[in-house]
Amino acid sequence: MTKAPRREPRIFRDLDEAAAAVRAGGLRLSAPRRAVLGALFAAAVPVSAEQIAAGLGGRVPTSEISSVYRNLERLEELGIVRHLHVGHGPGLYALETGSEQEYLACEHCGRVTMVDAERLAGVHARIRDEFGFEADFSHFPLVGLCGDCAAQAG
Amino acid sequence: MTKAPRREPRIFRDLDEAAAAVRAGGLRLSAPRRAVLGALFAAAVPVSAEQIAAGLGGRVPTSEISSVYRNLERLEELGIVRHLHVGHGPGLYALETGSEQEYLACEHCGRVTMVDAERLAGVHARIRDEFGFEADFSHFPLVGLCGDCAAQAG
DNA sequence: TTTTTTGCAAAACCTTTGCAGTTGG
DNA sequence: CCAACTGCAAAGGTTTTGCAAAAAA
Repeated sequence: MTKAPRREPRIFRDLDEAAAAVRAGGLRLSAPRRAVLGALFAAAVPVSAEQIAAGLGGRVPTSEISSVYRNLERLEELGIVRHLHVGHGPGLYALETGSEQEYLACEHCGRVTMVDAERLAGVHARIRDEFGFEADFSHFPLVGLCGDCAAQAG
Repeated sequence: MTKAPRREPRIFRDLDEAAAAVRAGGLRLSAPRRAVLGALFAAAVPVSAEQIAAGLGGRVPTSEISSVYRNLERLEELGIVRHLHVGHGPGLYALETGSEQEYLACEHCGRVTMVDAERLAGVHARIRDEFGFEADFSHFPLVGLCGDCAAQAG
């Protein structure tokens, strides 16, 4: 179901380190490619291709949306980038982090919470024991109501 | 986040009972509407609007895709139909069942398993306790690897 | 120079919408 | 008869693709 080969996740402190990895991976470091990386380093949360193309609202250089998609795809193959899908919205992209991350998405307020996979170990075990199923909330998040919204809703 | 008002789920044994409910709900029972209901009664698993429009591959009358979407929307407002979203694919529609149902979707083989919400009570409790989060796998399923695929993958 | 990458335009995919004509009750 | 509904065509939002021109190494 994954279409492109994907390397081990790699984490980088800054754009220069990532840039070196891009070259080491056999890719060229074009200006649009650098812009996408720059946007991802600048973003505090996962962002859409459109937000990246728009330069994150002026904070980084803009780029062509189709180049953004192509670059995100290549960077993901290199293990530098990952993406997830929240609800009906566009895919959201972020730099790979060292540790395994999963997500909880509130379908009421829209908030997406990143959680260390370790902290979900108990949940995973329970699902495995009861259904023989290996849950994975890293690409399609666990959906529901966050505490605040659940309290409001009753 | 839900856009249309939605009534209590209602379950019907056959097309005639559902048809009566459609009328009781103030909707007219047009031929396309009946065709959509017929397709849903004929389907063993959740199906896409396109499959319904195509007459489920010849088993039921075909209909116009835009009418299918409009009808599914109305039937969902009446509590007769529900839908879920699996991976990147189109929305999948099914008749409402009496009991609360949630879904597990295998991202390797694509199989979608329907599970009584009751059977997920322990999982829900664990998620609630650890994250204060009310999980809901009825609209966006719990994604991961089913037992078979997990075994293969190692 | 060679191969990758870009920019732009077009298309693909799923879903929604506008509208004039048809139909159910 | 009249509001609800249909069929068709067009558009909307996200993502992919084709291709000739540009740029990286």
